[in-house]
Formats: sequence, structure tokens, C-alpha cells
Amino acid sequence: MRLSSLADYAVVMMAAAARHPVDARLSANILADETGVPLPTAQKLMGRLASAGLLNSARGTGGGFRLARPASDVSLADIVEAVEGPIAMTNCIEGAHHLCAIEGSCRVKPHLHAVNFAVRGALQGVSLASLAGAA
Amino acid sequence: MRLSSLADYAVVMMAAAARHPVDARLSANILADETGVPLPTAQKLMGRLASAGLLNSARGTGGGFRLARPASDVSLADIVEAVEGPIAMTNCIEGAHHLCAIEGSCRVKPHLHAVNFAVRGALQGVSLASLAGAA
DNA sequence: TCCAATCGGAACGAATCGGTCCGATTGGAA
DNA sequence: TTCCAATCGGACCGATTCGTTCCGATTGGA
Repeated sequence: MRLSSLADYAVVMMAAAARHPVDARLSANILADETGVPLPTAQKLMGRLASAGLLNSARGTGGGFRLARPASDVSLADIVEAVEGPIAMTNCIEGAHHLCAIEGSCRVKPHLHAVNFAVRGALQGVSLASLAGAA
Repeated sequence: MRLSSLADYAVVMMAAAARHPVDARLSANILADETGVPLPTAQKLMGRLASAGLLNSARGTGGGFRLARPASDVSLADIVEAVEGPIAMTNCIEGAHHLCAIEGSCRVKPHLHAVNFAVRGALQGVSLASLAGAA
């Protein structure tokens, strides 16, 4: 029931990125420097965030990253999902069934949907803009 | 951002236990049978739940477990914390500081408290009684 | 045409998770 | 009173995932 370190780092980096002018090209190097995240790890994260559609990337000299959407349109849930995969409390919440032996007779499962929804909602209610704002 | 399998199992087992008469002695064997959780794993979980104060345990022949509190007084958060430890989204939320290099200048941390509170609240709002209830 | 800068994916080590086994303790039966 | 069976409790082990590091592919400028 805790965020992975990678997801944590990703949130911090996105918040740092949101504090830059929207049209600035940000290299993994710069953001790693600003946030204190180790460079190689930062690179990996930026890549993952880009392939999830949260960042636009440009290769080559003078390349870098840029927020794909306004900070107010990006939620904490988006960032977490980009790094950790879908937010699903248990295996049986996801599409993939047949992973739990008691799937059929489980009397707890129906309630878990509600719980999952609540947790996800809590993360979706926080926008990147607010995270980037004042301390 | 997902429950560990152990925590998942623990919830199912506690729900099964809550469906028994409150004064019944429940062995790990019985609950393992009812829930489909592998016996050795069930034993480990029962022990952990007992040492967390959610179950009373009695050794010896005819021993077993019993809910330490009424099912309505046990929340999902209690069970998860008993198995996984404190619910804290990130390391910096817990008492233990000095684990994050950017602790001092982190502008995201203040917001995380609110998020953590929301998530925890979502889990605390679900009682064991409701989980044990109708499907 | 070459070079430097940057992204992207592949490989490695470590820590935690999940599962299994065996010893310690207790109550009941002979 | 003695023995035995049942049950909890903690120690050990393998496996999966997490986190990190490194190297190759691609692009723009000199």
C-alpha cells in the first residue's frame, strides 16, 4: 500500500518540469539536477512518462522533453499509472481473471471495486498544477 | 499502488472469520479450507494478524483464533496495516526522515500528506462487517 | 561529412515478497 | 501422572519484482 520509489521520483520530476515555461526543452540531465534523482534513473523515468503520453520527446542535439498537456490536465493518478501500470488494488479487479483460485466464491471481491474507485479518486483529485504550486 | 497478495488473502480470511459465531474457536486449518488460501500461508497470516491485535490466539489442542474486536470495529485499513505495515504513500510520510536526498527542498511533500490521508480514509471507511456481509 | 548531445532499450544486482518447513507450547485422554 | 495429538510461532529458502547502471540508436549542428 505504498508508492514505489520510481513513482515517487516521477511525481517530483513532473512537478519540477511543470515549473518551467511550457515551451522550454527539458533534458533528463537538467531535471535530474533540479530534483536530485540519479541521472540514469531519471532517464528511464522520462522515457516511461513519454511513452505513456505525458511527455513529448525529441531526440538529437538540443532535444529533450516537454509536457504533452497543461499541468492542470494531468493528475497524480496519471503519473502513477504511467510508471506502475493500472491502479488496481487486487488482481481480480483488472481484466485478467483466473488468477485467483477462489474467484468464483469470493464474497469480498464485490466490495473491492468500491474501495478501488475511492482510492483512485483520491489520486485523480490532485492535479500536477497544484503539486507544482507553492510549498 | 496495489495490495500485496498477502494483504489480499488476509482480508478474505478475516471476512470468513467474521461469518462465524463470535465465540467459536477457528483454527488456521479451517479458515484455509474455507478460503482456499494455502495452509502454510494462512498460518503465517493468522500469526501476523494476532500479533497486530486483530485476533486473539490460544495454543494447544482445541486452541485457535477469535476476533479480538467486533467486526464493525475493524476496518480494511487495520487489516492492511497489520500485514503490510503502516499505510504511507512515500518514505517521507513516515516518521523516519533522512531517507530522501531532497527532503529539505522537496516541494511535493506537503501535498502528499493530504493524498495519504485521503487514501487511508478510503480504506478506513470500509468495515469488516460490511465485507463479511452479503455478496 | 563529422561530431556531440540526447533519447531508447537491454542487462545486471539487490531487496522484498511469497511459500515451506520444523520446533515450542498447550490441553485432553489413557 | 504420563503420554500424545493438535495447534501456534518463528526460522529458512527460492522466486519475482524493483531499482540501478550501462551501452547502442538517432538526431541536429558545426
